[in-house]
Amino acid sequence: MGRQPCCDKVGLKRGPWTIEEDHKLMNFILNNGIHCWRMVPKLAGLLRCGKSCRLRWINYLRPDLKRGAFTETEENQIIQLHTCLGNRWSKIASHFPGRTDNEIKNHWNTRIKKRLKHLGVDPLTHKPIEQKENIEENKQTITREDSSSSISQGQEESQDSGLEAKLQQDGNGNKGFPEFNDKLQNVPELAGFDETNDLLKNYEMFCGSLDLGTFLLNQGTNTSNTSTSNSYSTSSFSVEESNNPSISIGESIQEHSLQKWVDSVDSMLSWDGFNNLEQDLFFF
DNA sequence: AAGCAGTCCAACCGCGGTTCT
DNA sequence: AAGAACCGCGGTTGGACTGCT
Repeated sequence: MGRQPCCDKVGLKRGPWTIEEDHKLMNFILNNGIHCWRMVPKLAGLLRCGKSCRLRWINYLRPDLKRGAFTETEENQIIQLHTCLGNRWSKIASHFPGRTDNEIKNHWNTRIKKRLKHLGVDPLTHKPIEQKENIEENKQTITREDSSSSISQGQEESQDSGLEAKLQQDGNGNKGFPEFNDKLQNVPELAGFDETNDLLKNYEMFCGSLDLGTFLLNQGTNTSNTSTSNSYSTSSFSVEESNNPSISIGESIQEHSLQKWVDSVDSMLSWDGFNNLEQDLFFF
């Protein structure tokens, strides 16, 4: 009854992958494609569980991965997408060919979050922190006053809803962010940077009367116009393929030019470990 | 030079939905 | 139909690295 277990965890290796392990996994997937992650480590001769192999392939070995630092444009797009998608990293990553959800998640947690906080923006709600705090303070003040005065419950609700409306109004149309704008100008290491302006623009857009659907459509259009994504769209590996393990990647490679991919691999600077391997060893 | 704190990121863990027997 | 594994996702962790004191 039921399926076979994915792996017996006894005797399985954990921790960082060695170049040899990477080599084995890559060779196997390039030659056979991905049909069942459970079988991959066994057939590839690896002492890893299928889950670990999948993660390694998706986050590091996949040939269509885009390496290097995030560009300003990408960073801004992440912020924009996070505004409407929240922490759904895989959804966000699907908008960035060659980027993994893990990579974007890490970048968000280590860089973008800090930048937003520095700018006085709550990374969770994408609302100005100070104003949010002020509203909370106002609410508390009202509550305190309520307890000592004879304001009816209905009045209280109307006041609360008024505050929320104010918050909403402040959130919409960035005109309600004077402190936020001032803060932007007063951050020494950020003032004058284009990225600051971009961030501000983003928040103006999202806090303003932005038609999200139109925006995302435009983003898609813009993205497809960039040289980067063009290179990916013409690559032998499409995003759809890489995100869909049910499609045989090996077949995809065989159908397209393997040499094309090899060429693209050469340009991946971070593959330092592999660069030390002989080419013929790599693709024996 | 040593110790410490902060940063970054690869890898692991656990959960929920899906698929299979 | 039920139970168990598979798969993908998001959260978290651990260790390498860097900069400061």
